Amino acid sequence: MSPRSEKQNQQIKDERREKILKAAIQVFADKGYATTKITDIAAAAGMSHGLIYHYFASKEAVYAEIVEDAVQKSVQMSTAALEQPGTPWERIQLMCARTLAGIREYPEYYAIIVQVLTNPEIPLEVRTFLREAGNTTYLNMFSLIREGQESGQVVAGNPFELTNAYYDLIQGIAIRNVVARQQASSLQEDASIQPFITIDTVLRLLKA
Amino acid sequence: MSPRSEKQNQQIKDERREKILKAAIQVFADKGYATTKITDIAAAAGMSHGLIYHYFASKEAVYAEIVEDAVQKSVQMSTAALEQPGTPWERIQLMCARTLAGIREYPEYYAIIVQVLTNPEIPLEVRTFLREAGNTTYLNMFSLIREGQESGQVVAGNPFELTNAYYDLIQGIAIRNVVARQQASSLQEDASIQPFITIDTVLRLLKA
DNA sequence: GTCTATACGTAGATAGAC
DNA sequence: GTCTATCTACGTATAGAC
Repeated sequence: MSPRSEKQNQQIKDERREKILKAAIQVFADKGYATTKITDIAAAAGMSHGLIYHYFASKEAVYAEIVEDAVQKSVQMSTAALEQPGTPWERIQLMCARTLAGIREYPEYYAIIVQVLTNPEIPLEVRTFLREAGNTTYLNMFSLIREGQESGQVVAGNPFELTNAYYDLIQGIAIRNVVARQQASSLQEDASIQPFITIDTVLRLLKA
Repeated sequence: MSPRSEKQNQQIKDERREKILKAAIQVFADKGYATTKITDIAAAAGMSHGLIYHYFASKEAVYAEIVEDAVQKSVQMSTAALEQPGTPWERIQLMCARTLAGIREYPEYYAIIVQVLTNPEIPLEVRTFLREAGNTTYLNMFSLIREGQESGQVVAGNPFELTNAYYDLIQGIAIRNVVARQQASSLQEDASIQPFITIDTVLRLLKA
């Protein structure tokens, strides 16, 4: 075992993990957690099911890592928008725009996040992890809304209720997108036909 | 077998079916479809698991019947609101009020409907059934929104987008309510603390 | 009508060959 | 590192006793 082969092995290992994760995202998004079999992931990744256990301790471990990645992306985006210059309303617009873009660009991630939130079948550790992480994003938006109310750009009212309503709508949009995608894939149709909700429509909830 | 005992048997049979369904609603709403075992339902209903199969052909059959009941309730409400007298806006308010009330009063039903919509794990027959039925409700709201636009009470814009946004928000509210309920039950807390979204907030999406 | 015991299939995870 | 064969557990559904 020279240092070199050691290094190469590590590289192979990393590549394999990536390959497994990438395949798993698609399969989990399509079929859900409980219905997805390890053999499904193995088939999508082009390897035997035994090999998965060489890289991950369990099916749950694979899923947990995917959720962590998705959450990380989302938190980063939210925090970045908060620290941007501009009026509260401009930053609200920015955050909304990025979120809607994210829903369109990474529908698999959102499909999985929706599953975790709505599905009692997901392991409890994964669910609580997501909820706590989601809290950061929630509070970021809450701050912006309060600022916006002080500057008169956001409608008056209970800021918690407004934040809830905003995220409820976002979540609903994400779900519709996921469902439309599922139907399109099962019917071989085009998912982009139905009108996507625009930023203006979403922000009518908040606008003064 | 006299006619009388025949009739009594039928009554017992109906009662048992009801008891199973009632227990199953709770368990399915709490644990999801795949995670719920027949023995869980049997335990909740206070009978042996073998007996379930005396009244239902399969686990899926139990679930399907629950979904049918939930859908029926929802369609009835929606259609009734459509046929009410009054301006389009008044009828929109009515439908919105009833929907929000339904979410609060029958959270288990909504929990299950959300599961069916978002969860690829649910049997395909059940999912397509719900989608088709949901279409009726969707079109009812769509009609009202178009009418409201003509009379100038509803904001201008693509009526499909507005209808989508409305239902996206409703669905998001239902999910938040369900999740809050789950958390409350697992933490022994009170689910009613967080502010419930009001009709006015929802209808700001549509108001001219 | 109701229960208990059991058959059957399946899926997660491991062991051992190459 | 990778695969195939296998162990083990569990859950649906059925059969048969009461």
